[in-house]
Order: sequence, then structure tokens, then C-alpha cells
Amino acid sequence: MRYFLDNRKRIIITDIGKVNLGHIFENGQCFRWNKAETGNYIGVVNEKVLELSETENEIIIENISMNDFEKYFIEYFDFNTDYSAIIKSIENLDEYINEATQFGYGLRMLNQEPFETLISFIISANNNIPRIKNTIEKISIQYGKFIMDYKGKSYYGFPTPYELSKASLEELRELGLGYRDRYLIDTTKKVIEEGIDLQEFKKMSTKEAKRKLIEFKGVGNKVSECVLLFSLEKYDVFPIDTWVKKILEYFYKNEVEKYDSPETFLKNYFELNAGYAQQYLFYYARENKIGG
DNA sequence: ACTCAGGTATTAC
DNA sequence: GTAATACCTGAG
Repeated sequence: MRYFLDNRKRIIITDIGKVNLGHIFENGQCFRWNKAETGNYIGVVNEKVLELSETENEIIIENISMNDFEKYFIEYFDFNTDYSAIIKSIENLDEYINEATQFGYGLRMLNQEPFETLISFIISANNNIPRIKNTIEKISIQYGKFIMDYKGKSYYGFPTPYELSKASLEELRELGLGYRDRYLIDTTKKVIEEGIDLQEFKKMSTKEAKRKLIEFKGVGNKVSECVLLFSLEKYDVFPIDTWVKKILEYFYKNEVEKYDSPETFLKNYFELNAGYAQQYLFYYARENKIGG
């Protein structure tokens, strides 16, 4: 990876292989990035508003400083990870993962903020993406800090636990969260009252961090693993959602049956890069409507 | 009217 | 431990 400022003070990132912003932002790992009419993606991250555009092998970032980029966003975009090495380690396992990695070229696993990720994936349960994005946006407008007006739209950061603790059940119900509203209240209350710093979970083993996450209401196996994978740097988990379930059923059925559980199969099969493999498989399955 | 959407909590064996 | 069932909401 190489980066520099161009003559318009935009940050240019190159030497990261073939680029595809859609494969980063449309694969279900994040909910606060939107495609503008220009085709560029605008997102709110770490109380900054960023605009990304792409060429075949460059990502171009506008509206943040070089200092912010180096201090926060290199890690957020996982720019120091060599994806060609990850792909190489899993692509020859079978034809399906090979197709999936080719299909999802340019995909990157974002390192997201844990509280935002936890709340977002609690909302995601038994829900659909447009509604998930919409309610997260409403929560940010209502309880998060105003950041700036940018190209005709006002942007708000995702609320901190303290900011979200100001929300009442009645208020949340009006945002269209459905029955998940009380999970948000419970989770925020637990974080505040017990003084939980989710960043600390990064230091725990995957198993221990997962055990702690499942203590939150509305957090089960799948949601906890999404939080581990997308915000706590645990790449050995493999969230099994409806799409991955279909893949296991339609493509890996015979293999899975040799093990005592799908989880055991996945851990043995994909090993340390299970989380990356999951992301390619999920994206490929959903975009191509495998089994559906 | 009815199903579906990145599942989880609760209840009942 | 595991299987069955209810669950907010609104778009299609």
C-alpha cells in the first residue's frame, strides 16, 4: 500500500490490488455508507464525513486530513492487510470459494467502532437492510453529534453509549426499531452502568469476548460473531446467517456432515481466515441469490 | 392477507 | 442441550 496527496489535496491510495468500492460497502458489514449520484461513496465514521471515489487501482479519499487518515483510517480500511495473500490461502480449497473470492475482488474488512457495531447488528436481527440503515440513520440524527453539512446533507455521528442512554423506550419505538428497541435500552444501560469498554474485548480470547457479548440482550450467536469479526479483530469467527446457511446446505453439505457441527467444519476448513472466507461467501451468495 | 428480512428470547421437552 | 414458536414493521 502506498498513499500520497494529489494536487487537489485528496488522499490517493494505491498498490492495494484491483479496487471496487461497491464490494467494500455493499457487502453488509457496514450500514452508514451510501452511494451518491456521482457513484462516489459518502460515509460517517469516527465523527468524520468522508467521500470515496475509485479508479481501477486507486482509492481516492476526500474531506479528511492526512493526519486523520494515518491515525485512524488506515486501520479502519484495513489498508495494511495483504488481501492477495488471504485469497491465496483459501481460493484453492474448492471451486465455490474460488469463485467467491474472484467475484468479491477488492473487498476489505472494515475495522469498525465496537459500540456502533454492536447496536447496529442488534438492529439487524430478523430485519432487512433498507430498514436497518434507515433506523441507524435516525438514531444518529436524534442522539449523535452534528458533524457537518456536506454537499447539501447534514451528517451526524453514531451516538456514544452516554448519548444513546438519553433515549427512552417510547422515543425508540417511534424510530421503527420494533421489538429491538428494548434490547438497545438494555445494552446501553449495561454498558453505562457496568462501565464496559468494548475496546477491551479485543484483548480477550475470541471465546471469552463472545461469552461477554452474548450477555447483552438481543445478542446471540450470529450477532456476537459479527461484532467480533467487524469490530474486535477476531478473524477466526464465521457468522452463520441465512445466506451462509444456504451455502452450507447447497454446496458444503457432504463436508459438513463429516463434522459434529457446521462451526467445527468451518474452523477446520478455513482455519485462521474463516472470517474473511465468510465475507466472500456471504457476499457471493447474496448477490447471486444462491439457493434462493 | 401474507410472506419475508443478516436472529434471539422464551418455553417445553 | 435442542426443537418449536412468537416477535415490531412495512414493502412487495
